[in-house]
Amino acid sequence: MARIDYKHHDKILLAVDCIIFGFDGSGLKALLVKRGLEPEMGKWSLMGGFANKEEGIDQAAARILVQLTGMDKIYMEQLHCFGDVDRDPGGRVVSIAYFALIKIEESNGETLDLHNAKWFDLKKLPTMIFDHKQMVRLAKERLQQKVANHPIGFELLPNKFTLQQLQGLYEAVYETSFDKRNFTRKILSLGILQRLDEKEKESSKKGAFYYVFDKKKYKQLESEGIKMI
Amino acid sequence: MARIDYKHHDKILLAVDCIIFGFDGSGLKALLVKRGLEPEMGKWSLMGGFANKEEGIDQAAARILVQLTGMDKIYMEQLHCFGDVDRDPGGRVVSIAYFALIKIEESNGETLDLHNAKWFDLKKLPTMIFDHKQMVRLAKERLQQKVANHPIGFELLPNKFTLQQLQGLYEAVYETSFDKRNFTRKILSLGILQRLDEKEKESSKKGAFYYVFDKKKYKQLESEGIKMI
DNA sequence: CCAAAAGTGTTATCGCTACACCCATGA
DNA sequence: TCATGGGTGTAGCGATAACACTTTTGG
Repeated sequence: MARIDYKHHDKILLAVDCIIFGFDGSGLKALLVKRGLEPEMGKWSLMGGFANKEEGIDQAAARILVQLTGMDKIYMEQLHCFGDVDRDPGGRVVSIAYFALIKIEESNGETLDLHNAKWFDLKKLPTMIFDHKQMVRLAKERLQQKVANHPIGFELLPNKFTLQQLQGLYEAVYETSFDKRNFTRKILSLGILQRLDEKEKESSKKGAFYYVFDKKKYKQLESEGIKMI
Repeated sequence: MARIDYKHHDKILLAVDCIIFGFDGSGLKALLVKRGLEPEMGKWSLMGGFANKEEGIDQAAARILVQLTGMDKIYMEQLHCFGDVDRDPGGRVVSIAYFALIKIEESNGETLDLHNAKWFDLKKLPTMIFDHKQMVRLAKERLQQKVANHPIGFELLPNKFTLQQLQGLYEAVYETSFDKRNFTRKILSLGILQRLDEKEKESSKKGAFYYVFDKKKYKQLESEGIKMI
């Protein structure tokens, strides 16, 4: 490599796109927005934006997420960087995709409306711009992998939840179904759930106990590489 | 989002850095180069370069890899995008890290020398520039995950190899040791190795059979999500 | 009393782990 | 013949998967 400095190299537009997952009890959802700029204005798109020179890319992603949801402290991680030359017909833009997990029932409907955002079932996604469909597919795969070994499923549920809700979430993520007895035994045996005295009485007469995720107990076990499912 | 176009946004330098792994029978190695430009000229660094406007980022990574090794058709995948504002004191550079697996004995020593490149045992890495140490650490973690479920370990071995070489590789990747009988049984039961009639006679009098990875058989099994180890 | 969801145990199978001896050969 | 690494089988254990009935209670 020659002794050149940085000045002679190309600078490129850097975007961030967020795959925002939610769970409403029935299926896994992704939050999409109607794109507000050309090209492809008016089509469905992931929430995104450009990264500024003065901020780190993780900060850029966090900024964009706050913009759309108004929510702070959202679980988020980088997914992949998409950099094909022609991925965006509007110019040479390299996009870094992040995926985020939010508690759908805590999201603010008005803020979402402001951005023309809408939840879509992952199995019924509309046509999306650019390579966004590929991003969602990859994000779903990553979520499946991650959820098997890390307690991030709870990010998609209310703070207190029933075992059936938790099972429903895992079933939605994996698009399969589990035996109730085996699931219950396994998840409780991890020792990271705390049962409350309170019951959820909406969906049954008997009522189902609420549980909360016990982050402290989890931290103690974390080092050993806990297996969730 | 307002109806703006792309022109008003920041453009940023985009770099690619490659974590190149090799295995020489004793330990897992990474290929590092002496940096040829300021800042930090002369220090150890991952092989890297800037992405051009006219090429995709995967192509940029492939180009840089060929530059250093002279080798084509190398296994490579994107690792992570590093974009902290201050990661490079020479300017605002976002770097996309790739990791690659090469057959160390097929590498061309002269080409490596041209670039001041040297293999380092992963346990004895020198001080490296910027966030390159973090990149290597992450790459190693990813390699461990990946190797458990995908047949990419073979990329680090000669085309024909003995079972002991293969076991040595897995032991190096996981920094542990396996029981020879259990390892042999498991790896052979996958049905993706083909035994040759030829024996390796260097390291023992009896001689050990050579095996080759049977890519066709693997492809047949791939859909079901084979578990390597 | 009945409908509807909650909660709970046992058994068979499979995969993993631990463990030790004989084989083939060149020197 | 002997030293060296190559090659092989078995038994115990723990995890997983399959499977159905009883409990609670509001209407």
